[in-house]
Amino acid sequence: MRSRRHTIAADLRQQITSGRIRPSERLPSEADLADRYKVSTLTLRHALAVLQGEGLVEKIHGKGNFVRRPLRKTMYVGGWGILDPWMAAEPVLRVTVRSNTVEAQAHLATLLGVPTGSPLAEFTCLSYEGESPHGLARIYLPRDLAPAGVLDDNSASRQTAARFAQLGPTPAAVRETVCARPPTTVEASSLRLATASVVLSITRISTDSAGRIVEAALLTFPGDRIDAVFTTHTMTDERQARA
Amino acid sequence: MRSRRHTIAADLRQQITSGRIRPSERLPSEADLADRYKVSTLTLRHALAVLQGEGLVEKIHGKGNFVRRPLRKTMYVGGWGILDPWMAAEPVLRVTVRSNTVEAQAHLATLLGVPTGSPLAEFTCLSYEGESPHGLARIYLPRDLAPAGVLDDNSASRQTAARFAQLGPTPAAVRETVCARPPTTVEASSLRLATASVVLSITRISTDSAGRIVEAALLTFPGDRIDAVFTTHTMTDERQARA
DNA sequence: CAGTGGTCTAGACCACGCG
DNA sequence: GCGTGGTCTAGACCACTGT
Repeated sequence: MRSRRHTIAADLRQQITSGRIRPSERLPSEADLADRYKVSTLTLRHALAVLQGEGLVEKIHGKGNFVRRPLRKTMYVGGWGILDPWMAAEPVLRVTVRSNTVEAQAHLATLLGVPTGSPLAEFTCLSYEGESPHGLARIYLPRDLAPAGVLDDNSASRQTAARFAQLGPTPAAVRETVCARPPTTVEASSLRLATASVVLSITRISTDSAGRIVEAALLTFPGDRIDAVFTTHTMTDERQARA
Repeated sequence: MRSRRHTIAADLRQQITSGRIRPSERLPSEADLADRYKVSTLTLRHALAVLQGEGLVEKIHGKGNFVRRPLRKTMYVGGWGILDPWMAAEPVLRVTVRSNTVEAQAHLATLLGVPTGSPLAEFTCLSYEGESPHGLARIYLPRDLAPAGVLDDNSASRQTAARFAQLGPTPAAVRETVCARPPTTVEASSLRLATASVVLSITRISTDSAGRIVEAALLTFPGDRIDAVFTTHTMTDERQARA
């Protein structure tokens, strides 16, 4: 016999996948569900944690548990940083951008190759697909390279940020480091993920033709919502085919 | 004030990273620790769960909590498929290769662009770092493209396979799709991972100058053991890997 | 304010590993 | 059998979200 959390999770999962409870719909409160299944609230919370780990349920503190939209894997295209939901046919991504100035701590200073304490322009971008958080980007530029307009929340920079594209000068080279890991607590709460879930993390370093680092971007996506694609052409004379 | 689980986790983390508790050493029992920190066992377990998520602690039912060996992150360099442990200074990877012929099922047939049922040469490579499995590769080639020598277990092909490099003809283009997810049951047992852990999965498709697909490789690595790096030079619209 | 999820307690009982 | 971690309970109190 499986544990109660799993039998409860299985029952709820069935109700979700069969469409008895619809996407973005709220589940009954944890107290109600615990009562219905005749378990303690803690056990019920564990059952929900299972579904959360599967990406079926999203918890929002103070509001409730919600059924996530069925998966729509989007594509991150390497070297461009363009987030491309279904070939951009549907501009469903809404983005919030917060900008401010921070001092470079050890990690960021190393990434950007600047002295610790240097002033950096920081852009925190959170994209939503409908109501669900879809991606988190933290973009850092040396303060003096940040274009003036970008520091205001004008629509142009929002458009740019919406694609998590370069904010600084056009770079000559981009180096992307990809890793798979659980989310940090900040990422988990921003993206409404369980701490035991999986994220795809991309650290993108852009350099100009002189080799100076002009931008560092820390991109985080729920693992079940993204594929990252990188294309390499070993012949130099060939034009890249994107499709 | 942070939650107790986090303050406890921070304290234990400090003891581990400072070396006060050494790798592979057992922590005091959860009951003892709960007693020492004056919290309930559940809270203490939550604290350990934090460290578990960070890869610092490993739980073994009936035995205890153990400090994990510090990570040795290796590098996967995109576009070449070279697995590069510490710049190849230390050839610590041991590899087993199994080759046979299979018929293309739906998924593989789509990947390789061949009819379902086509004969494929399959290479299953499992690399070890010491005793620990380090990576799993399943490489598929159209049967007629597999070089004769590769089908035997000679040392040359083993060297090649050890780096999970191309086995077929040198390709003109490589397309790598990266995703983060929990391991399949096969992967979990091959790599000795928990089913709740994280793997980085790379699907590598190589095409020749005529656009024909000459190889498909399914690469899987434990998420906490690998970083994948991709470099793009925008001037030539081309991606290249630099050492 | 009421309703929701988040953390925590003190204790019970179960399942695993090993002598 | 004994010590370990794993699951569960019933209830308390805190923190966030809306009215």
